[in-house]
Amino acid sequence: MELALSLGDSSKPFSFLDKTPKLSGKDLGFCMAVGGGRSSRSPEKEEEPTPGRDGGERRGSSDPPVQLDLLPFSPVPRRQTSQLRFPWLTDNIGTEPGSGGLDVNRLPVLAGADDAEDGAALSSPNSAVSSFPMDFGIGNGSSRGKRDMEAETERASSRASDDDENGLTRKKLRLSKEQSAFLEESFKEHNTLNPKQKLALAKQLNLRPRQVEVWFQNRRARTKLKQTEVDCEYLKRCCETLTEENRRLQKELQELRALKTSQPFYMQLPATTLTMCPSCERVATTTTTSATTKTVNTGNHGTANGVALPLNRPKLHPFSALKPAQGSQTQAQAHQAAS
DNA sequence: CGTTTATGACCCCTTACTTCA
DNA sequence: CCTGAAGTAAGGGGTCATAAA
Repeated sequence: MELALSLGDSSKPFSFLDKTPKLSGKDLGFCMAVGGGRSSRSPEKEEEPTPGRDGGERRGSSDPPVQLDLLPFSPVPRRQTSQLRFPWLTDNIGTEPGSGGLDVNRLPVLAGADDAEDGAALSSPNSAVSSFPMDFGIGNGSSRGKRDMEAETERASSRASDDDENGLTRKKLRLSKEQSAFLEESFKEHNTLNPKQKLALAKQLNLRPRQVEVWFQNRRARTKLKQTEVDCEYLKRCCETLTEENRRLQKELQELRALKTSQPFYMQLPATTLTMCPSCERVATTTTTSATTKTVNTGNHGTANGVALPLNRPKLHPFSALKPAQGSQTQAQAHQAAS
């Protein structure tokens, strides 16, 4: 099951949008796709060492043509994080001294961090080591950042000691701003991670792979939530537009009915104004003889309430846009015109 | 070859904790 | 200092796809 709403650059599935200029693509420049299953997953995956269920070929093809940029709340501007190096983008992680990127050599790399999917072996979740905000070399290594990180380390340490006292306390740490920013940047690159990327990120950020995984899960959930909110807003506006359109059409219909009752003679349109091919039931706007066609008047054909039975009409008739009878026409001609 | 089982990845819901006004 | 709301890390259950038995 797929439901897609598109605006902006994509095709226009909703014709009413064309008729309602106030609801233009400029106003609502996004597309929405609601697909069954896991179609929302990112289609691109750099590499998949273990072809699992998240393999690219299994991903749905229903990614919205245009997605909202749901990253406005990125805690760190690109200018700052652009210096960071994503582990999967380079093989020589941390081998570029002075490059401004993450220098893993400076991190307290733990033994076994390479092959440890179960990062629990590395450190406890709240240990000062695992949550230690490392020096990313961001912003010229400002002293403020350093102070923040030191304070954060202090907090993490105190929390860890508190947790040590009470083993029942739920383990929870707060990622440092730098860690969050780096994760955010990597999320912009890939909103899903393959195991290799996850491990590399975990190693680089000195987090457990599980933490990276959870962060990405939660981040995707936040993105989805934001998207849902926007979708709801859009649908709400669509509903309002349709309601308004419906109201307008109802009013127009009332006016036409009033006009018809007040001027019954003039409302009698030629029977040949609208025709329908009996075989394909297409409506033809060209004129035909009444003997070979049937009118489009659906409800009250031939009755007093009907709209399309008459033989003549004045030039000032509201329906003057419709072509008057111009002689006879065969059914085949009518069909051709309708086609 | 079809079925069962194990595994991994993900989503969803929820909880517990932190931060802030 | 207290409190409620908001944000978020993490736990747990369920689903699905895949590989192996």
